[in-house]
Amino acid sequence: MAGNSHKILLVDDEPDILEFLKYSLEKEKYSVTIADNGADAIKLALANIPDLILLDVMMPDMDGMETCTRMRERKELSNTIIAFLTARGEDYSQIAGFSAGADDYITKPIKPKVLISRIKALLRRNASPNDSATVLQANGSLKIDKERYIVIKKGKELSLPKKEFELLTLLVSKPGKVFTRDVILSEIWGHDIVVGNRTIDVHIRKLREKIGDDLIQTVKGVGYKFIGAEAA
Amino acid sequence: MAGNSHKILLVDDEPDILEFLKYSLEKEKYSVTIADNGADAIKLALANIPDLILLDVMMPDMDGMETCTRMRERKELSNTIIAFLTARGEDYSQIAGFSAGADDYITKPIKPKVLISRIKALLRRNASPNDSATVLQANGSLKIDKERYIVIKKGKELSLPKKEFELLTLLVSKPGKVFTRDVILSEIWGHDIVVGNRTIDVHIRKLREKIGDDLIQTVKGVGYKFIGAEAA
DNA sequence: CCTTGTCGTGAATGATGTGTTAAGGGAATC
DNA sequence: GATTCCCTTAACACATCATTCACGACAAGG
Repeated sequence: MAGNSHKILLVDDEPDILEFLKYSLEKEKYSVTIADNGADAIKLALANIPDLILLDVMMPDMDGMETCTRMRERKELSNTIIAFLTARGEDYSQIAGFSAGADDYITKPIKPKVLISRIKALLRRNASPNDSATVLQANGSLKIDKERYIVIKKGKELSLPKKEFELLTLLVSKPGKVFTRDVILSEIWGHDIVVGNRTIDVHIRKLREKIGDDLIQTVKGVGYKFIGAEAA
Repeated sequence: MAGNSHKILLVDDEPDILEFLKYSLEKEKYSVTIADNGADAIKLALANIPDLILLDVMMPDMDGMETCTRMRERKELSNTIIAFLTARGEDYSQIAGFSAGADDYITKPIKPKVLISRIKALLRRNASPNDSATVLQANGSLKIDKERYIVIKKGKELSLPKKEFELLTLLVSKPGKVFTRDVILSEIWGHDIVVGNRTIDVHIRKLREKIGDDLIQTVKGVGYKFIGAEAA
């Protein structure tokens, strides 16, 4: 991503604020989408995954808190930063906000300069883990290219289905580390979505079929781990 | 998972829900205590500190909110997770709930699967600081890597079965200290699960087979202890 | 010495978790 | 709207780990 073409979704029920912030952000070359209620915000967010969502807490119908919670339930938005906007004095909601999965908390009245600097910080913070790992190198024989969404094994390019790719990426992200089934479930399926307990096995099996049996090791009663080229 | 016998305190004034949830949780090997009112809940919580408290919001006399607040005033319960149970639609209480010090918020009707997955997520979140010592160093000749779930003896990597690994980890966690059989049982098997009295011996034996006889010492009539490289 | 209690040992049994296959539902794609 | 492909579930086989059991060794005390 070059510089500032980050996508920001702005959610507030007051048209004035909406317009004011939109103007401020666009002046900084951000790509801004707006919504004036939670439901629309979720739809828009899913339709075009933003990098950052600015969410007003006080809104009719679905408030910011709930909107945030629902967004966090969607795996697609797991890498998206969510920041709350709220009036000073609503301190209590701050705790709730973080608990609902927010990354930051910005109090009104909002000064454009502060907002911008805050946003830059937020985006920078999340930029590194996301981008740096565009290519995950496993052990020479295996590479994962997140950007192109393919796995390269001994020069051959494999294109894995989504779940398998995510599962492999998770395991490779920390070679040797054992990922318990619970962790795998909540990392890949999200903390509320529940699938049967044989599902992971099946994906593991498909992965082993494709990348070789010896790369993924079972630790019975615990979970799975990815094995690099370890001294046996 | 036997190491998973987390203690959960369940508080609700409706016997049906209480029983239903208790059943669901115990099926997952959690150690469940119940209370049907806030006052009892606090007493029980202090008597036997739980890892997680599930607290119904709507209760006669002392409601969930107040119970939570009072619990949070006790230092002993500062590490305990508190989650509210409430009917959907009581949105306002959600904010108040977090404000009272709750860690999560689960809406009725409760689906067991969702509840379990939520609980696991909550407990895991708090589990990390505990496991912070990813690598246990024993005495130079023995290392335990909890994350990778392996034991390294003189450079060789051994992968032990779960129970053996847990047992060794326990002993090594405090070299020289004698762990009585009772302590070992409740640490590894949980307070409720009961196994025969020869079981520990067998695991100890397997451990000695794998890591060497001299590292684990028997203290007859008392228990076992791990011996570092002590000058004999 | 004999008794008593504790631990070590090896083999047998039981329980649990995982591998595997196939089939159905659903979403995405054309 | 039809056809893929992917995700998930279910059922069963299988392996490994956990546990029990019976017995022998050993030490301490009577």
